[in-house]
Amino acid sequence: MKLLPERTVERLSKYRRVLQRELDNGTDHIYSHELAKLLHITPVQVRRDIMLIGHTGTLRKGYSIDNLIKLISEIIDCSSSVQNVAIVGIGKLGQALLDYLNDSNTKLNLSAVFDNNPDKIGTSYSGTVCYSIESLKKIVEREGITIGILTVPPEFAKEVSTMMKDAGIVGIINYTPVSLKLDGTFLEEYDVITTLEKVAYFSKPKNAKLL
Amino acid sequence: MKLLPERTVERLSKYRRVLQRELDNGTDHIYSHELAKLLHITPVQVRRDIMLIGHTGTLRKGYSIDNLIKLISEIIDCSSSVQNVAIVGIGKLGQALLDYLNDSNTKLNLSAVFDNNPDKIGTSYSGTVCYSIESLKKIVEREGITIGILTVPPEFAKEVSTMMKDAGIVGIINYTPVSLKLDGTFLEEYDVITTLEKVAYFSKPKNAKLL
DNA sequence: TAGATTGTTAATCGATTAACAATC
DNA sequence: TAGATTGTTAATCGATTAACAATC
Repeated sequence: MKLLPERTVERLSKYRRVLQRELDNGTDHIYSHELAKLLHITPVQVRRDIMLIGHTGTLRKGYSIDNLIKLISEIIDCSSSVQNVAIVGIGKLGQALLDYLNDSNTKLNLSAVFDNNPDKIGTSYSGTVCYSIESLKKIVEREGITIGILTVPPEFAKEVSTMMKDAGIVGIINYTPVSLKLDGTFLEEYDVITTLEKVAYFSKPKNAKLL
Repeated sequence: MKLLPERTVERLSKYRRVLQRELDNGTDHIYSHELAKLLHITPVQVRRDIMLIGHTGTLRKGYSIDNLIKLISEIIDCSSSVQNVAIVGIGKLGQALLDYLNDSNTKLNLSAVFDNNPDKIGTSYSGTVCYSIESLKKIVEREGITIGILTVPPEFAKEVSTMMKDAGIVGIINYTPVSLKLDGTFLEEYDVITTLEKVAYFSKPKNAKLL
């Protein structure tokens, strides 16, 4: 299949989550406007996304929830080969994200957490054992980890991200405020303070971009 | 000034942070390509952003760091009237974000945190006292809080976000996986699992959108 | 002057939305 | 049939990038 637009992939993730909830409620089909309403987007956008992944619905019943979930899962996490995730830096943010992962029904598998604090190494966080950052390469290779969540203090961000890449990780989410650049790696950056300051700007009455 | 593009505002926040660091190092002027390099973006983008906020540099020395920081601060957080922030739901994520705020040099002021757990109410988190969610409206009005960070469990997201709006909060960052819709409020949603699943998709070899 | 830089418009790219044909 | 729905192309919107004039 052709590469999907980034925004479409993001919505697919959300479609799957709410569809799973509907399925659990016993619903088996859904119309584009119903799915749209659950996510506060437009029905056209839903239909276009579904078109892009090659699924088709019926005029009478809409989309088959079960089929749609299966297809999205095939696209996002490729049921055949499970993708393993590591959290690197298990401070407060790392632990918070860990809980998010455990509470979600994502198909991605959290395999390991890493830290350089001796008190943390060897202990278990919500069922996942913490390794030393020195053993990153060894564990990443052994567990087949491909995705890393970077939540170390900013001063270590650059060094540790390079280690992650060298260990074979191909996708990194960088939660530190340090801007990174890693060739050959899909890098997603999220900046907490920048998000807050953006909201501050658009919340000011004179910038009323109210939604 | 005309309303700035969202992405420009985000970059302004990052410009300010790295410029402050340069200023602390004793640098007083900076060229667009230097600033660009610090954030791994292009010099054109830097110049265009700076043009949009009406600052001008000189051909010989580039931009005055001090002036640029002052101007960005004026735009983002309006030095005249400080904006107050509240964190609503002080679980692990709320506490992690609180630390990010305290470690940053943002001009935004964290005034209060809220939770409904009796054990938490009245205790202090990194120097900020926790109030009951029932007293949200009272405290928001008293402290002049305009921005709220929503980090409650998903089942409370909708109800609490409505309370925040009714209390007078005009900008909300929603970290719960529940999609919200609030008229008359600037709402920014961040979905941890969606971000991870997006990275999973683009990290797969066949989707090599490697950057 | 030559080279490096800023400032700005026009072109391009990516994503959303409008419009509408086809179908049950 | 009439009304509701899906599927899809074209138009629009927002953001980035290319191109280049002006300046020191």
